[in-house]
Amino acid sequence: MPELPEVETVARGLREQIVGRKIVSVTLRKTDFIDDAEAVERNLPGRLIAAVERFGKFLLLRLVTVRDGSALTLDEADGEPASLMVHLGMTGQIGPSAAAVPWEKHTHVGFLLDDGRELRYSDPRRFGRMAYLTAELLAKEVARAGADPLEVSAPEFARLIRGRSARIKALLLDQGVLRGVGNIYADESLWKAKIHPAGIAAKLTGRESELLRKGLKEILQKAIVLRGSSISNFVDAKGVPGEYQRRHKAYGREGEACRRCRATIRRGIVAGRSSFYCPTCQKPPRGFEPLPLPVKMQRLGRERAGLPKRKRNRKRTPRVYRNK
DNA sequence: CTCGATCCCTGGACGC
DNA sequence: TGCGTCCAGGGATCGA
Repeated sequence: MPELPEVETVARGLREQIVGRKIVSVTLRKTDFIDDAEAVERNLPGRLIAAVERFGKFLLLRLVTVRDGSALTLDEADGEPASLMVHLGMTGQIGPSAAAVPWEKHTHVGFLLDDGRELRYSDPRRFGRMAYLTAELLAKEVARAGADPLEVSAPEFARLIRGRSARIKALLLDQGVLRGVGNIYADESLWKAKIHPAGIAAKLTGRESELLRKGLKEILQKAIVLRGSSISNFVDAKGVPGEYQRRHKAYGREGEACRRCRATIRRGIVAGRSSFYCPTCQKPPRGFEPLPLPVKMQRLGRERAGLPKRKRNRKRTPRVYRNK
């Protein structure tokens, strides 16, 4: 699922592939995830993609109007500076293809470029979002966005947390608090800082808050280097998956051993989301119960009381590390 | 302010 | 092999 590192990866790929290209025409299929599909259809043709930026989980294709063969800069643009905003949601993918290649099943938008390629947006689940944003609309989006987790200072981060009675993970996921963090990197940063996701934000010590801020930043930076995590169907603008999922310490590791202490990673629901944590490293708050470990994961449950010991009548099979 | 529930949506995993 | 059911989750929205 695309979070900050994945969106950054896509932005970098798009930047080198489509900046400087002009949009010739727009083709739409399903449009229920587009704020104002007519505005996209009407305003994009003829405009040049001057830059590709990332803002939180948003991709911003900055558009300028071309006159007399020379592109104007953003500030000088004829008419209002504008952007195409793309949010990949859970399953969105965007990248250029040869225009002659048939559309895939879930491709919903195509922007024909002036070099014969077509920039396509596909999204099976359509949890994504697309919008043509004038300067004014963009300003509104920016205004309600939280701090940049890569840039936020220690005092600023502490201020975001201070006095909040919500669970820390809910705050990390709140795009109005921090922009760009999703379920994976929330869990990973909390594991690194040894803070339980269900912990109350206001109860974090200054030291914990700072560990969390630094851990989050470091994890995001490393994930960007590895071009993000491909856990569902994430691929970059060239269709290449990321590598950071190999580095996950908590997310998706229910039933596996904690990389620090070998305790079994557990899963519970926090802020309505599956949350993975180490019950030893990340002390759960009073009353917090993890989901029962799925039966198939209860391997070697030797320390569980009251259960008969495993029969040992089968040949030992070599231990296999699954890499999922 | 914070919570949980509900909705959106489809593919993949799982159980039988 | 096939079919039905459940679940994944970012974000909006609504009621408690």
